[in-house]
Amino acid sequence: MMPEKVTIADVARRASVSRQTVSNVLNSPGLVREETRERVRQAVEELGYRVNQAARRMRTGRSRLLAVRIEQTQDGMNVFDRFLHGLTESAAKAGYRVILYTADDDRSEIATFDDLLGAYEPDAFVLTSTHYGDVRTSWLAERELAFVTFGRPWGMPEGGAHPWVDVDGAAGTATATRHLLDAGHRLIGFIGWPEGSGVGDDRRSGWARALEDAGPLPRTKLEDAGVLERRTDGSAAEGEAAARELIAAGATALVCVSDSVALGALQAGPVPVIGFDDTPVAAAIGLTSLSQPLSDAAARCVRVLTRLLEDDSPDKPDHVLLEPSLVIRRTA
Amino acid sequence: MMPEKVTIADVARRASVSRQTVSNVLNSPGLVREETRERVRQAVEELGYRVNQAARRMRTGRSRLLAVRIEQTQDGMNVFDRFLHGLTESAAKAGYRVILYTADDDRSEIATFDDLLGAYEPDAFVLTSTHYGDVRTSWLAERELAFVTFGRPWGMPEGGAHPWVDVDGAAGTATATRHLLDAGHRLIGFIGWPEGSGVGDDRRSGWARALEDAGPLPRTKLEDAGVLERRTDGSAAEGEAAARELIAAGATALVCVSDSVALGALQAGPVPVIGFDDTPVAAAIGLTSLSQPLSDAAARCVRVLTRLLEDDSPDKPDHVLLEPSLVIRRTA
DNA sequence: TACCTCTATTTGAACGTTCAAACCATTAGA
DNA sequence: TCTAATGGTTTGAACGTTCAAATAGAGGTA
Repeated sequence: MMPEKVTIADVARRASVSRQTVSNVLNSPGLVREETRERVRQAVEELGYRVNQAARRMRTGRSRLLAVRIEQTQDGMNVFDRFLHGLTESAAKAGYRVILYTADDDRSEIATFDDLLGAYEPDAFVLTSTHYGDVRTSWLAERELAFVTFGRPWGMPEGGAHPWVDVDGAAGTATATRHLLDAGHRLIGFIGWPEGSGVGDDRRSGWARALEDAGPLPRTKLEDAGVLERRTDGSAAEGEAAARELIAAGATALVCVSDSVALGALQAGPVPVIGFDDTPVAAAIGLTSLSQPLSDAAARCVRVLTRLLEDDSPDKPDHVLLEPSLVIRRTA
Repeated sequence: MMPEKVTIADVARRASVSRQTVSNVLNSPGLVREETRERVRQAVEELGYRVNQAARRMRTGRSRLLAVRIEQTQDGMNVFDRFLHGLTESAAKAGYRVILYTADDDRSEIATFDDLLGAYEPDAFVLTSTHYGDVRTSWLAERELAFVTFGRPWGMPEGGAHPWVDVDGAAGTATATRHLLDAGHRLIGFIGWPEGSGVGDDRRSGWARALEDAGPLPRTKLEDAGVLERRTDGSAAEGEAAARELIAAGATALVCVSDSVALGALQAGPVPVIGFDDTPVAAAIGLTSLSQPLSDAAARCVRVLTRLLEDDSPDKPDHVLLEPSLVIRRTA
């Protein structure tokens, strides 16, 4: 029993109206008389009609597809899959579907844009992992294609010219640092990533700000807070080494740029440690961590795009900054 | 500068041939004279032509889309995102794209099948998380729709009637158990899931088999190996409790059904522990674990589907069983 | 010469939808 | 009574592709 295809013409026949009237009921119900509308709706229901997106797309140029790159699982402790799940769910609610692609670097990603646009004409792209000198955004912007980035346009003139959604990393680490300050700690170390990564620098800045706000450090201990900071490649191994150094230097608590380095830091000794991203690892080992509101972020991405695609496009691009929340567990 | 659309007619004009000839060069090159073929190929190149999938689909009914459900991140320590990445990559190589959907249970997933088929007509579905009494497969099979499952059809008459790809969990736990036997252990415990989950029972059986093959247990210790087994809900907490009991009962090493319970088991004492799935957690904490060949599995799924869709369909459905590999780290 | 076969290419139609324009009543205004 | 405007509906065409059938040309055979 192959599922027989139901077309708009079948519905029209059933409801004794023309194709166009059915189309209107679906797309501009206001144009159709109440009574007719109801009759058509019933016919749609009875026949289980669903609009054929391929045909619609031919006529309108709209595919109702959002293209997203699926990330390489580098060290695997990433957070992207939760974002993607949220995105798929929110998109579906708005009548869109998510189509995936892979790419190794910006250049090949741009080539894939071209490919996808030719073949599937996605209505918009959702970009992740924004970074300094991101050429993807300018490529898309030049062609006036719709997109949002999950992540701020690091290094762009204030705010950036395109819509984005992001999580305020600095606010997160500031909260974490204050949490430790409240517990009586003053010499709070930070284990970060190499300078130059937008996300890393942002997370670092929250820690620095919170410490500054807490007033000068006790003179007797250390004259320079800078010594309470270490940069790592993000691995647990370097996290552990960094933690040992910081503890030796007098740190009594640690804020980390990621759960991965936090996990390493935990091996260095019984010092309070706070991670970032609230990955499964954090939950499993009881690591206090900062949780990104990922499904919320995904929903906002979809909203930004639907506004862009459907409503009269806003004069100013949407910029959404969400706050992470501290999930307190055993380690701090 | 909007990207101007290039249609098959543009290419035809450029190469001074008809639309159909261009189409033939792309789809049945054998029909076209060498010289013409080359001329058309060049025109395609120069204009950057890409076939419009919507138009093609209208005519052929083929969308070149594979639909996959994106899993809920339950405890988060799953492995699905790596599979999905591999699937996207392999699909792209074969000229397909992956389209995502979500669903909470089998019923709603079937409803989504219907939706997707009406709107996007995916050429095939890739199902994951197969289980006893899986109604999704029969729904698809009844309608003669193409699909593969990543996971065997548990509880179906030998082998199942539809194509599948899976990883041999029993072989994995057997390898793990032998690894511990080789290290001199005899009283090796198993921490599993509740009976009735296909995957869980399968993984358990490998452990049981390997122990059996090693000959009877030392009489003096325990008369019944059954005592060396515990079932849990899969959480780290229950894993830890189970491990304590097993160690108290004399176990000197533990094989676990998942990294999650293995992580718990590690807290119970300094006993060799082997997990399953080689999740990021395992890598981060140095847990020896069984690694599923996920990108290979994904590639096989794509191959099974392309055979089904493009070649003369095989008389017997493809069944592929892959071996996991033991990744040896600190814990065993 | 007439007829057939084979290869290479072209032509017309169709897939299912929506846009744009046309049509038809009905009501309102002069 | 005629014209104009309004609301509701229908009709024809078009999106870009491929299928099926048609055509043209070259070669072979009787």
